[in-house]
Amino acid sequence: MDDTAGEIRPEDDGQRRRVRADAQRNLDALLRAAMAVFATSGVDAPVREIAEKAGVGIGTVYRHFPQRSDLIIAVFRQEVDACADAAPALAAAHAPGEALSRWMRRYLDFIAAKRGLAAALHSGDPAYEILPSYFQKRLVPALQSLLDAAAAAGVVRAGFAATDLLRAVAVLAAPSQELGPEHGRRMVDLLLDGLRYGAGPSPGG
Amino acid sequence: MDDTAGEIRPEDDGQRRRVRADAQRNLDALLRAAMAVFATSGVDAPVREIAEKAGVGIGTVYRHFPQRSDLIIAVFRQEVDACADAAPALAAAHAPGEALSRWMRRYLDFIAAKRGLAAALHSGDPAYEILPSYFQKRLVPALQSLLDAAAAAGVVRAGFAATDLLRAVAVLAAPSQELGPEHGRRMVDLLLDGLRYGAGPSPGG
DNA sequence: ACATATACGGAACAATGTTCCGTTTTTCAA
DNA sequence: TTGAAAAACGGAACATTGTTCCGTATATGT
Repeated sequence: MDDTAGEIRPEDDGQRRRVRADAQRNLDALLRAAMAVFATSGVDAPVREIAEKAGVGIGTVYRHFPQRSDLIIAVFRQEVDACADAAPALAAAHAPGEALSRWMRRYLDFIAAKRGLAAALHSGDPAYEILPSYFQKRLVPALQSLLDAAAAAGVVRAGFAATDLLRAVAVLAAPSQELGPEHGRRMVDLLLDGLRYGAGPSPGG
Repeated sequence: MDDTAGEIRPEDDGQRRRVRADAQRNLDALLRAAMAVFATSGVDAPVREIAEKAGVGIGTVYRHFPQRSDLIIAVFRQEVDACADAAPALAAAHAPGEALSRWMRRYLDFIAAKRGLAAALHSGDPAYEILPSYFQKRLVPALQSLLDAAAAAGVVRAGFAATDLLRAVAVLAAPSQELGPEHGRRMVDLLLDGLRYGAGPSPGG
């Protein structure tokens, strides 16, 4: 059993073994299950519940995500990516002004859904410290491109920082939990109107 | 409700036995210990740690606070009370405008310190649902009295709702965690300047 | 001083995050 | 195709922490 090296081992820096198919399958199942469970039971849902829903053992969960927070982070990043990727898609399908407001609505939904996660984010757990920077890294460019396009088209004024807009919406979404879902939408629309105000030659024509 | 006639038992509505001295002592010790532990380790600190710091057994903690959240709530209410009670004290010691801005600073400190608690508040646990109303019930009148006095003195404009101001500061305090403690202070000062703007005959003289 | 209500302390229980390791499955080369 | 090793799996076992229970200790009032 001592495998006395006949020839060195086939690892070196050449490509190692492929990722096992079952491992990949379980990883996908876990992410899907976690997303569903977090959405219904919140981010405090037991790991066992996610494992069961994914049809895998607990050990498998911890093989892929050494800590519970790693699973949360993975889901979060995935949803941030989805939101960011929506920007170019909307830009391709709509006029600049329409694309901008649709994306803002999309972003608002994301923020509202991530309510429970926000609590974890601010829990002080250092595991989550990387999330805000990822959030910014992905979403700021996404929004900025929409803003620039809208400004170039003359439907909003230029010079407004995407960062500030993202933060403002995130903050505004918080009270909308208690004040009804309409509140957040109205506030976002108001912000957009504010941007439109100083835009082209005149608001009315 | 008639609860049987006569005076069978010595309870009725006459005062029952005095609260035992040790019970009161332990209650006080627990509140003090909890406040200290929450401040250093956050609201997720283990109950055992608080019990130890207070010098009592775990059973005693649960006698006074049947659930962990009850202890958190008790500490929260106590600190809300302290903040609310600061209003009349400041009003007595300072001119209306000065009292107002000092209290706002005091309130900002309270909000900033209660960061971890805010996460628990929005965790969805129904145990905490009563806190926002208590918060409003105590702090809105406290701030309103300061606002009214300042408006009467002509140093701020009238008609601004205390509720909105409280909410705005609470929301503004959140980003100040990352942007440094100065940020929150500046934002509050800005809000107050906003109030002063439409106040008397003119800002400058 | 004594009887009793009250409160205390901590062992025991339950839920949940995490680790460990024997077993199973996949991959790769002969 | 076959066999061995690498990789992954599953879940029992462990650690931590909220909560319950109950025998013991103590304050209160007569």
